[in-house]
Amino acid sequence: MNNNHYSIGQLAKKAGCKVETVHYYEKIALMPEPPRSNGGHRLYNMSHIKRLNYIRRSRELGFSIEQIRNLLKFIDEPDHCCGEIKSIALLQAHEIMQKINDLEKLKEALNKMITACKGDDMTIDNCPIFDALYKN
Amino acid sequence: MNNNHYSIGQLAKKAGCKVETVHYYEKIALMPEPPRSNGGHRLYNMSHIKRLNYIRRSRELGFSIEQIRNLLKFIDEPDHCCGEIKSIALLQAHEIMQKINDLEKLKEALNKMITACKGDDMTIDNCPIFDALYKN
DNA sequence: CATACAACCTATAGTTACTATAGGTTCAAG
DNA sequence: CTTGAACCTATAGTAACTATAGGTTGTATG
Repeated sequence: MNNNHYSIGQLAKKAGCKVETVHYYEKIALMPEPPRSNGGHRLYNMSHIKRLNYIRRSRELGFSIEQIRNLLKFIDEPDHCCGEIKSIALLQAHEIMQKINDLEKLKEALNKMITACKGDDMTIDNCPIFDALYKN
Repeated sequence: MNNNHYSIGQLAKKAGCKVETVHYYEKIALMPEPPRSNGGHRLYNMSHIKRLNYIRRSRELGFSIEQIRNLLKFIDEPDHCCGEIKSIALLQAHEIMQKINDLEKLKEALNKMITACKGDDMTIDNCPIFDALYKN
């Protein structure tokens, strides 16, 4: 934590992720290669911390790495308008709703089977769940 | 389709999956190694079709491969009672509800940001979405 | 019966987003 | 100066397939 630079461990802790994750983000070029100490240790500064937090927050909202590559343009390039970022967020909201709908259907299908099954039979010969999965 | 045996392609088609998926299921021992033709092609019968359908239906309900390994015991071993399969299904229903809850939270967080953002600014300096992800 | 070509065979690598391991080096405290 | 935590690189593993390459078999047609 010496005068405005941070080790990879400190960076990771501040962003709430693991050191290995930072290595990984560097390898896939989400994070830049930072300067190094004489011994070869990575030296980060405040802008790296902000960038990693941005990435992690976006991941927590379910954005994929490729979506985040696009989201990083808003940091790395000037001349982006607000509408662009909104449309990425809208797309993501859509995908999440889709997933929720799919899961709701699964839940209903499962619950239908579960309520049909008393679960007190000594064999599976009359089990409605097994029947639904296996029969025919 | 000659007298009660099926090629891997026919099997896959009947179960609605790809040939490669069947190969994969054989490699991880969800599907057995079937008899072969003189030339080495796999020869399946009706019981293989039922088994693969069971696997695929379970996958469609979101069961993991490891869960399916347990579900296959109900085919492969006698002496299982109905309650066992019900408890596996209940566990799965629980996991799905968990996922739905998590996604609902993401959806709300995203929607909050999206509604706060008018999306008509020429820069991202005042974009509420960008702010939420990047600032601080 | 010969040939063409679709369908099959094996083995291996790629996908997503990390996580874990091994084996070695550097940094900071005492 | 020594110790041990934290760092370094490179590689393999996770889940559940999918895709590719390069070769062989099965079958329909001439």
